[in-house]
Amino acid sequence: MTNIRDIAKKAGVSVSTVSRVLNHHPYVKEEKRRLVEQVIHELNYEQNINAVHLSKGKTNMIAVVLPFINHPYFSLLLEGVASQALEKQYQLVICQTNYDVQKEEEALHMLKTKQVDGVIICSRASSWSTIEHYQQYGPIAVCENVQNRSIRSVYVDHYAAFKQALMYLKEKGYTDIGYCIGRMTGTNSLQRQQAYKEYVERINQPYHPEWVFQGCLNVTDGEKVVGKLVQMKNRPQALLVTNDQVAIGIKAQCEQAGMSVPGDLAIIGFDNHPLSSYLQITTIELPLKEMGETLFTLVGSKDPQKIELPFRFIERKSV
Amino acid sequence: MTNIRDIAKKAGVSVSTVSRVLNHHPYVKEEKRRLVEQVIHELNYEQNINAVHLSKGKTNMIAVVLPFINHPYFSLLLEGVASQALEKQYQLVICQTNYDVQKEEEALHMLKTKQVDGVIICSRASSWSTIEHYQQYGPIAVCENVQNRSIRSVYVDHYAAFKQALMYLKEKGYTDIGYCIGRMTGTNSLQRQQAYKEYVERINQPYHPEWVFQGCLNVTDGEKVVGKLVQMKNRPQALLVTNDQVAIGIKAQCEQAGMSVPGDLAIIGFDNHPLSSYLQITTIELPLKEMGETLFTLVGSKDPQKIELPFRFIERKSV
DNA sequence: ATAAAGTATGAAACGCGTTTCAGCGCAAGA
DNA sequence: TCTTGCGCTGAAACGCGTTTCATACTTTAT
Repeated sequence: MTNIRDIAKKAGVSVSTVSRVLNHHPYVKEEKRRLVEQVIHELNYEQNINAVHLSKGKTNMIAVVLPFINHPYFSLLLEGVASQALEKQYQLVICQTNYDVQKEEEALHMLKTKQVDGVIICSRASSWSTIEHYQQYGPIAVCENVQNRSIRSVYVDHYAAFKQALMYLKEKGYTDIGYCIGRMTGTNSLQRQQAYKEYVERINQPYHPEWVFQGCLNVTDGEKVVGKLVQMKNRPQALLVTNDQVAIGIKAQCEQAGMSVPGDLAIIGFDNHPLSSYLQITTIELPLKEMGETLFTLVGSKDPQKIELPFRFIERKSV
Repeated sequence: MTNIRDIAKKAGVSVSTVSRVLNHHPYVKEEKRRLVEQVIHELNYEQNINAVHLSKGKTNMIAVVLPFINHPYFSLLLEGVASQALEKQYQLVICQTNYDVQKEEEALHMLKTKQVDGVIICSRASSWSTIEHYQQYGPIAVCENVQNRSIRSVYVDHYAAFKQALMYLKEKGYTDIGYCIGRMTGTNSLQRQQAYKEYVERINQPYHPEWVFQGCLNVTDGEKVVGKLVQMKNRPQALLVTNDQVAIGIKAQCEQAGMSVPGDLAIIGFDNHPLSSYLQITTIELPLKEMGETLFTLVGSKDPQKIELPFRFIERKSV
């Protein structure tokens, strides 16, 4: 492999000059610049990017940690991040964690070893203290409300969104409402849970733990929900559903089971996935792509800002 | 930042010994090993991975180039790649190209600059000669039938799959068949096209160019297809559809337009996305996850193997 | 007891680009 | 005419871990 010193020698200049040409520094005579460029071309030279990274102490790479790749929520988020990365000439290293704390830590660790300049966490299992600890090695941005913590973040007010959906259902005459959620931990889930609990209290209803369906992430999880529903004597009349995938699963399975939506079960999804529009599912749109873009911007910003983005209620025909 | 020399000094050994400890080489006395490990711990030392990369001449990173991230086909493929990468301790750098030849070349370029040890191309726009040229810098694997070219590849016989679907439709009594496709170039698309042309010839039908719908990738593209269909005087009775997303879009839009599936239009999708099962769409399953896994294995293998994986016809109720 | 083989360890070279610092030449301002 | 100061260059140091080679000390085999 030919290196910068070979170029310097052949062009009869110093390595500094070659480096300047490579980095488009001023203060190189046009004549020498041309000469160096020609030699570079002749020898088919290319910088060893690892040496550049070592030298500069940065890599123009950002790690993106997410639990799963093959999920519309995360892939749209990722697409948002990627679009900004592309524009700003950054590379993305993806770290699928399956919510494994150790995997997440490995990703954060890349900051310490200088493999990446920053980390974007789309959804996390690890503790705040872990994340705060790693911040000394580089910027970290998350996708949830961090409250008063000094961590870069973009988020949607899931509490307000859930509340609005619950009020909407109530106005439509539904009182027996349940909900589906991905996992019980996680800031966003807890916010939703909080809104739900307050709702139940407010209408003086007993809390039905069996109306809360955990582990709902994909279409297939929607099926399971309907499976449980049909076995219940006392069913909810409406469900707030984790995301549109699960909502679609529920709707499709209801049809199979001879239940009508919204007649026998009203549902409200989240995300506003294109499919929800086709299947006429009422949903709450989250600006996922924009969130991804903002995440990237944040991780590149100097101070740890917090940005809230708005959700949007979209009325269709599943309620 | 503390480096390996600081450790060596404080532990009273040479850098070589520290390096040996770091890399779990044999030939380090247990006593010194412990000592070094302790100093490493005390000084909170961590290798600068960029120096390691420079030194070793490899990075344990693989670039994955794909046109879009936010598409089930590619995200499942990517998930397959990621699962293997995780297992083999490799990192993935994703490069979204939007089928821009220049973006693809930038990704390949990372091989030359030693940023990655290999490149996986999920779908390409650039020419074979470009790819073959970059092979001198490292292994490249693609996801299509490369015929007699010496390039690592995993693929499904799209010609056979299309042919089988066409025969199935014919047996079911459909003769007026059209198809949807993502783009007209690309090996897989060309194979499908080939199968279709042969079919049309075989049944002595005229070729209806308006029955071929290009640019179909997402649910929304399915809508457009139905939009065009309803305007036609002479419509096809059945469509082979790029993938299940488009098929779902078509099915949903047909319902809106008062057309029944399969009554007014039979459809066969591809991929076997979980949703197609719920919506009872007949489809041809492609082993996407396995393809992703195989891609990863291939890019790590010594010689440029070619592996064909089987598709699977799944009969449901859209025909 | 002695050669052969294995275990341990350090010095130095290597991978390679960036950046700082010193210095020279020439032009503009005093 | 003398001083600044900008334009341009190169030597050398720097970022940092890995690996080769030489060396010295132990064991094991003969």
